[in-house]
This record gives sequence, C-alpha cells and structure tokens, in this order.
Amino acid sequence: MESTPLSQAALVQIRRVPLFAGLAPEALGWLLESAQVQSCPRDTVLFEAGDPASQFYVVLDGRVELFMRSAGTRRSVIDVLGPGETFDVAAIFDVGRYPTGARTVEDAELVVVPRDSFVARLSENFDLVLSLMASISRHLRGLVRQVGELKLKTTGQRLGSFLLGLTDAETGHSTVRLPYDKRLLASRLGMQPESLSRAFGTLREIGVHGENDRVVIDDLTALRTYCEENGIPR
Amino acid sequence: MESTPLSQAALVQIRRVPLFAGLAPEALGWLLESAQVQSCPRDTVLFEAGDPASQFYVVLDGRVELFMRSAGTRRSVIDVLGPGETFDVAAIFDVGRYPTGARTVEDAELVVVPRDSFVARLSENFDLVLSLMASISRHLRGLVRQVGELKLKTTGQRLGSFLLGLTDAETGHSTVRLPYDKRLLASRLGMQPESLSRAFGTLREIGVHGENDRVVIDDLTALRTYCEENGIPR
DNA sequence: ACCGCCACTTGACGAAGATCAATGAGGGTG
DNA sequence: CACCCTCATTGATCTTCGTCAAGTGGCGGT
Repeated sequence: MESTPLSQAALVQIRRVPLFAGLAPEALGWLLESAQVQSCPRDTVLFEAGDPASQFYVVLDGRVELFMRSAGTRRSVIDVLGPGETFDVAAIFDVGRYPTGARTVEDAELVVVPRDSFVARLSENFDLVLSLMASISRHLRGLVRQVGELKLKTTGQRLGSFLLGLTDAETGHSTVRLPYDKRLLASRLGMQPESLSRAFGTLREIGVHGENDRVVIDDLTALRTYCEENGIPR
Repeated sequence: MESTPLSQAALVQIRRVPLFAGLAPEALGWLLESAQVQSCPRDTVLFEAGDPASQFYVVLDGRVELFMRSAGTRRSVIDVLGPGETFDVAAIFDVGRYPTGARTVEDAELVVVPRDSFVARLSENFDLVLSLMASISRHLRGLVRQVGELKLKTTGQRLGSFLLGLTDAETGHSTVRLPYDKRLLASRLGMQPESLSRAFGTLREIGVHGENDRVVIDDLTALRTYCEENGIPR
C-alpha cells in the first residue's frame, strides 16, 4: 500500500466524480492540495469501525466494501463502492469515528483527502458545500431504501431490485453485468450465498436468466411488478 | 392542522435543537424568518414517499414516524422522531423528493422550514453548515447501524440494543421508559408485535423486566454482552 | 355497571431463510 | 496433467420468525 501525491492524470479522473463535477481544474487542485493517492492490493483493511476519522476517500479504481463485524470473523456488508464514488465523507463532520470498517475487494486506487484542509477550503466555496450535501443525501437515501427493503421484501425481491438498479432501461428486456462476485452480493443484500442462488432460481420463473456474471432480464416491467408487490414504491 | 408564524416561545424551544444550538437569538430569528409552526393532530400524514420536498421539519412536541409503504396498507417504520429532532433536512439538497412518508403518531407541533430562504441564508453562516453536516451525519450513522442490526442480529438482540440506547448509564441497573407504544416499536425494529412480545420474553431470562412502558434492566453489562455476541461493536 | 374497543399476550402452525453437507465447475500451481 | 483451492449450486434439515386465532386486561363511553 503506497501513497503518492496527486498526479495530473488522477486529477482528470477526479473531475468525473459527481462531488467534484463542475469545479474548475485549478480550484480542484487547490482543494485537494494535501490529498494523496493510495494504491491498495486486494483485501486490504483500510480501517475498522470506531477508528478515528480524519480523512475521507474517493475511489478512482477498484471496489471497496463497507462492513460491520460481528463476533468472530463474520462480516456484514453495508455497501460496496466503485470508481467515482466517495465514502465516509459524513464521518468527518460527526463524532469523528468511522461507523463501519472498509476493505478493498479488488486492487484499488484511492484518493485520500485529509479533513482539516478540506474543511477549511470548503468554507470558501459554497457550491461545493451544496454538492457535498447532495452527495451525502444520496448516500442517505440509499440507506433508507436498504432499510425498507430489508424490513419488507423477500430475498427474491431484494435481488430483483438490485438487478433493476443496474440498468438504465425502463421497459422491455435488458442485460446487466454483476459488478462483483456472488458471495459479496449476498452479503450486500443481507442473505447467505445459498439463499442468493435460490433467489436466482425463483427469478428464473419470471424471465431472469443468468450465466456467470451476465444476467438477462426478459421483461423489466414484469420484474418491477414482482419486486413491488408487497414491496416499495420506487 | 393549522399554521402560524413562529412565536417567541417557539424560538426559545428551537434554540435547544442541536442543529441550531449556539446560534445567537437574532441570527436564528433571521434564519427562520419564513418558517411556520404547524399543529398537527395525531395520525396526520405530512407527506408520502416521492412527494416533492421543498421544506424540512423540526419537531417541537409530539412524535413523527418516517415510513415506507408496501402494497396495500402495510407500513414499515424507518425511524421515529421526538422533540428536538429534525427530519428530511437531507431531502432538500438531493433530488428534492422525500425518500419516506411521514406521519404524526401523537398530536404534534412542528416547525416547517422552507428550502429556498434557508439555503440562501445558509451560505452566509458557515458554522451552521458544519452543524447541518453533523446533524445529517448523525442521522446517517443511525441508519448504518440499523442496516447492520437488521442484517445480523436476532429480534431479541435488536430489542436489547434499542433498550440500551434509552439509558445513559454504563453499568449496573437501569430503568427506562418506552417512548412509544409496542406496535410502533415492533415496526421500528423490523418485526411483528407478536415477535416483540416474545423478544421481551427471552430478555426476561437475562434480567430485563417490563410492565407497561417501564422496563427495568438488572445488569446493563450482561445485556450488552447478549446484544453483541454475534453482534455489532458499539 | 355494562359493553365494546384496543393494545398486548400466548399458543399453534407454516413458510422463509439459515445451516450443514456434498458435488461440480473453473483457475492457478507444482 | 494432477492437484488444490475457491466459488457456486443443490439437497436435506433445523431455526426463526410471521401468520392466524383466541384470550386477557384496561379504558372510555353510554
């Protein structure tokens, strides 16, 4: 796990992150002056829940899981983040402790942004404040959705909702790619890998066919109906 | 449901809200110039999930539940808020739609703060920005915790964790009062009322005795151990 | 005082999902 | 190629929780 200052190439990538979109390049460079890029091999634990939080992260490449640990080695995955997403932005404004642990599930490139200089510069850029709020709010919305789904959907419906979230199409059929392996997906959806397999089995009956990480949804509308009966309005 | 401008008495109450603590009275009056106080009888639906969000709320008195609806009339409660708490602050920064519905579960007094004037004034008070971030972050932390508990705790452990959250004491025994009725509590904890009854039954074996809305915990440490085996670190 | 309503509890049963165990399909390594 | 290891699937069984039904006690209204 090595750290280097931000390269020009990294800056270009960061400009695609929603949080920083719309910022002038020089403003961005100034904002992230003391940020570093960190290359982490697969399966690196970045921090554990409860560790003091003095920085936040932006994923440039690879994937990171946010998890909670239970007694023993059991992990439950709260969320999985890919390129362009930020995490633990909120932690630095709160009590200053991470609410979850974080671990790379692939080799990853991360931008590490230290709190103090970032906050100081935030005070001089109100647009960025709004952008930051929007980012945190999106994250919050995702969690609310997840709580709702855990409370009132079956495994099949949760899987279906997840698949629907992977496509932009509204009606008709669609092919999606699972962004990570099924073990991780099962944990993210709050079930065991075996239950995920069976959930794919039940969805097969309503026209969802998968092989490896490719999944074909024959009829998006039908799947959406299935997921929302006794379910959640979008 | 009637609306009135903010009274002096209401302003005094609002100063106790964490979000606004530390603001000078005149700054607060200016900030909330276009806010209104709304008196809502029990069981008023303030908005449904998906409604456009152009304001946020502060609870002065009473309680409000945030819920998601499933097909039919089934509701699942995401959170219950009491005096001094704010809700849907985040919604106004995001896509502008409420992620949940909201309903009063008691007669309630609410402060309604319209988005536009609030955001405009926010830009001139950076301390308030930080306070707002902290408030949203706390909310987010609560949701993360809830997701973790739903994914890896039993009904008994979830109830235990909830009870532990009601007391300030660290060790020894403690008496707490349930802040709302058991039907609502069950939904908040993601279970049926019958399961909540049985969960109280299992906790009785480790020294948790309840009658009506009073619950006596004989040994906080024992309960904490029970909740965290296979559970979540605090 | 009586009745009815509502919140809560308890019991019996069934369904969903977890757990345990066995098997097969790649993928890398000696 | 043989070997091993991990991931995924499938079947059998068990546990937990939801569902349905009945029963209790409190509280307000007539």
